[in-house]
Amino acid sequence: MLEQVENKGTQTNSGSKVPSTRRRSERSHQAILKAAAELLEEKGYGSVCIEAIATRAGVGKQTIYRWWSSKAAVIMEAYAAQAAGNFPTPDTGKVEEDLYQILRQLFTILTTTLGSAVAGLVAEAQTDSNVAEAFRDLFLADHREAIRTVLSQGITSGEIRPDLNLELGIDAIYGPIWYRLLVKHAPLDDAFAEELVNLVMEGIQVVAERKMTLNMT
Amino acid sequence: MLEQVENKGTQTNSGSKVPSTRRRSERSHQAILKAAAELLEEKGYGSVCIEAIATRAGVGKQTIYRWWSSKAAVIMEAYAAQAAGNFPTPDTGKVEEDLYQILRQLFTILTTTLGSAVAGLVAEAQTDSNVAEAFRDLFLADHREAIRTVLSQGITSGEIRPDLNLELGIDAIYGPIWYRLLVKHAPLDDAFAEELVNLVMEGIQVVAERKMTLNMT
Amino acid sequence: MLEQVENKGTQTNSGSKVPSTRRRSERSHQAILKAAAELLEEKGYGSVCIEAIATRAGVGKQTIYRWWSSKAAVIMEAYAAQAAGNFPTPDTGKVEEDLYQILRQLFTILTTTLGSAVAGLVAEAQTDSNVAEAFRDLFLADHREAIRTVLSQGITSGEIRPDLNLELGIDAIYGPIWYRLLVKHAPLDDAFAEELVNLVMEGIQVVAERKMTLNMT
Amino acid sequence: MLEQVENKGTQTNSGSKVPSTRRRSERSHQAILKAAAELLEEKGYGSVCIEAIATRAGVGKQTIYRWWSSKAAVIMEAYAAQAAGNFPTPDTGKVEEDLYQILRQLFTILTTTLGSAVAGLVAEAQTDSNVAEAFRDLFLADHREAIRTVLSQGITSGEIRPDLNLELGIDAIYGPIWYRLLVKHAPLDDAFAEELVNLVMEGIQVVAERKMTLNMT
DNA sequence: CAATAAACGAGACGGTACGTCCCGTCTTCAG
DNA sequence: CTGAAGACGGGACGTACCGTCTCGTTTATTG
Repeated sequence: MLEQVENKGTQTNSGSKVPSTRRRSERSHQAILKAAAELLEEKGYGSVCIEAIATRAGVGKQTIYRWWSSKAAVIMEAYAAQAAGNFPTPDTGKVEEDLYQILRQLFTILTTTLGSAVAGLVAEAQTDSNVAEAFRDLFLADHREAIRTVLSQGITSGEIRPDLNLELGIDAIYGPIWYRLLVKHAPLDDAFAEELVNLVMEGIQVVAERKMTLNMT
Repeated sequence: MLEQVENKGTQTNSGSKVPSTRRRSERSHQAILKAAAELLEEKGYGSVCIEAIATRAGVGKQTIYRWWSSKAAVIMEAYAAQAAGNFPTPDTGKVEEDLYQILRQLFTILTTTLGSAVAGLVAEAQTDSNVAEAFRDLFLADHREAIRTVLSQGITSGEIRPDLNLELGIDAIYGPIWYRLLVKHAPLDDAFAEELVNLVMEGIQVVAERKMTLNMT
Repeated sequence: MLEQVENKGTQTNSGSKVPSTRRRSERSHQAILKAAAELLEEKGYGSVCIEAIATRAGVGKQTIYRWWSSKAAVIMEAYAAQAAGNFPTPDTGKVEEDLYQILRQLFTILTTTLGSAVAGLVAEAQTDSNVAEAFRDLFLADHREAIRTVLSQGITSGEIRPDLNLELGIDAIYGPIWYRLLVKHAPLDDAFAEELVNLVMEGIQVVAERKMTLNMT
Repeated sequence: MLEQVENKGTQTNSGSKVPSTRRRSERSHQAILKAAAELLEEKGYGSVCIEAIATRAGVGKQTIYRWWSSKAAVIMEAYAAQAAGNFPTPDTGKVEEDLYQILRQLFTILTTTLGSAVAGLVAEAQTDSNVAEAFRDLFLADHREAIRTVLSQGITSGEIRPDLNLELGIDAIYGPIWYRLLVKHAPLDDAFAEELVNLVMEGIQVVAERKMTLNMT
């Protein structure tokens, strides 16, 4: 379903009057994804070009243009192939721990080549709104959903304020991560994961209520 | 000072063997910045190219390459010309209010053409580490410093936890903003500014002490 | 007979071990010729391509490649369909008149779309010797034969020099016509037909005998 | 002057308000012509492509497109470089001999690689009217002029009928030559040159006047 | 009269070349 | 002797067609 956003459509074709006679070459499909992934690794996102992917894959350029709308789309799919289903939502019973695990999981992939790929995709998304949309659907949606689940459970269990704007909460977690990924002013490491979760949980202010409680006694 | 980072240097020329008769044409300098700003407005960051800037400015390409290292550098300077000194650090006496004002100020500029320019610069920074560095120095440093000041004052005044990792605090504020700017999944509006400040101040968890207090009554 | 030259053969299939069930679709055959003729008319020879013919005819490309060796072959057959049997050899009893009629007949077809088609075929013949040969056999042979007949009769009747190299005589008539068709420096009109026949009949030199005769009187 | 037709103009630029600052690289110019001539020799007109010329010449494609409008234009200039000033008009005092010499001269170049180049150009001229015009101006004009001169002198000297349509006379000579060059049904050899000149001079009919003279006696 | 094998429409495939856009560098000439 | 003008070598773009190659789907004998 998300594929339709990045691809020109895998033509599921259900119920079509003209079943036509399509027959995508799975061989070429895979060769292209493989070539894209390799070049990404070797040259970095900015230096990958469609001509190189085609040459490396032993494929005509048109075969790429037929199935993907841009370099970004190819790379998104290549990435998806590697990252598919790798974001299980943890459920330790404690929100803080769940969030921490999600972040560690995420940092693991963002600190490999995929990090630079993802950064490149965000860059391209600034220019091409199709890429932007596909990126949101394909990369962000799952991650956001994971946190949404954790926070919802937290509300149910009484750990999290019931009036929390969930989307804002998600932004509060992911925002700093993407910020660091893209601006590179500080690393994505375990200490960051831990401190960030802690900050988002507890806030930065001195807790007034505690003082009040003491005063009331 | 920051200019040295983005430009190839304004050639202060101290100690040069041939001081000779060089002199930068201020006319061309301004024409280039103006052309860049106009094109940015008209076509968006991705569609601006150096050839177009040169043509529009009535300038040879070499004149641009002589003084700037890349399109990003030109646009950063054009932006700087518009945005210079526009980020006063408020001091209302209340951290929450100060942060809120900073964000509103920031959103005002990020929701104009400059927002897309800045997004474009971040995009380019993924490819060109000189741009990345210049961007951090020229755009982020001032903003971060503003919040750093506010939070420090808050610690002094007892509003903010004294053990707060300041840089993390800054990331917690700016991260979600850049995230929304670049990913565009949600707007940068006043409600967001307010809620974000509130969340960062108070955290997302239910305050246990308060519950205890109530239960005890 | 000539078809064998341009087509890959209509596969009369005599003596085949596996006669089996083949059958050329006359429907497709005609649709292709029709589409080719239409496109020729609309776009001109150079802009006709096999993909367009196939699409217009509602036919798979392979169906074209199965029966013809090239675009030129298709167009030659399409032309042949229109022009077949249209070159009767006149016999007025006077060589000059016969030649004139042949040329007028020829100009009639060469000044329509067919003229540009034929020019296109000659162009293609420069690249593809199969086309060249087919063209000679299919288009030129009949025309040349017509003139050959007329000139032979002329020799018999005493109008034409008996020592004339017939092939050269044919070239002398057709050469200027093809020259104008291909180079377009002057039109193929009636005046040209008349003058050309006259020139070829009488030559360009002053007839010495006549002068002598006059002088003698 | 003819150059303006094939080239995009060497920008003689006389009287222009903006004298600009152009400066064509003579090095590249020559390298391109040389590469084109070599490839023509090696592969034949139809197989020469602009990419190959550019590569062979060590030149960007744009440099070719900047100065020539098509492959044909490049090859015409390459040919012109070889053939320039090689068509002196003979003046033996006898029209027949002059024509014969012109033809032998022409056959000498048409039976080398240049013959196929010229055939290729005529082919391309069918598709591209700019090529057609340039070809007429650059290749045909000089040849036609040579014959025009010879025939005019012949009229003056009393060898040629004074009422001869000169352009038709020229077509009568060159037509059969181009016809053979393009259709290749017969060779361009000395015998052909001789017989053709003879035919055009004397015509193909039995000379009636002579008979009349005899009858009058 | 069912099977069977061809020809069919459709169109994906690996390729080649196209003509364009910009890059960053280099060269010329006018002021 | 700077700076506009813009040509240069180069790399990639996205498109158009080439001729070949499967795919199912007719369809007309022939066994």
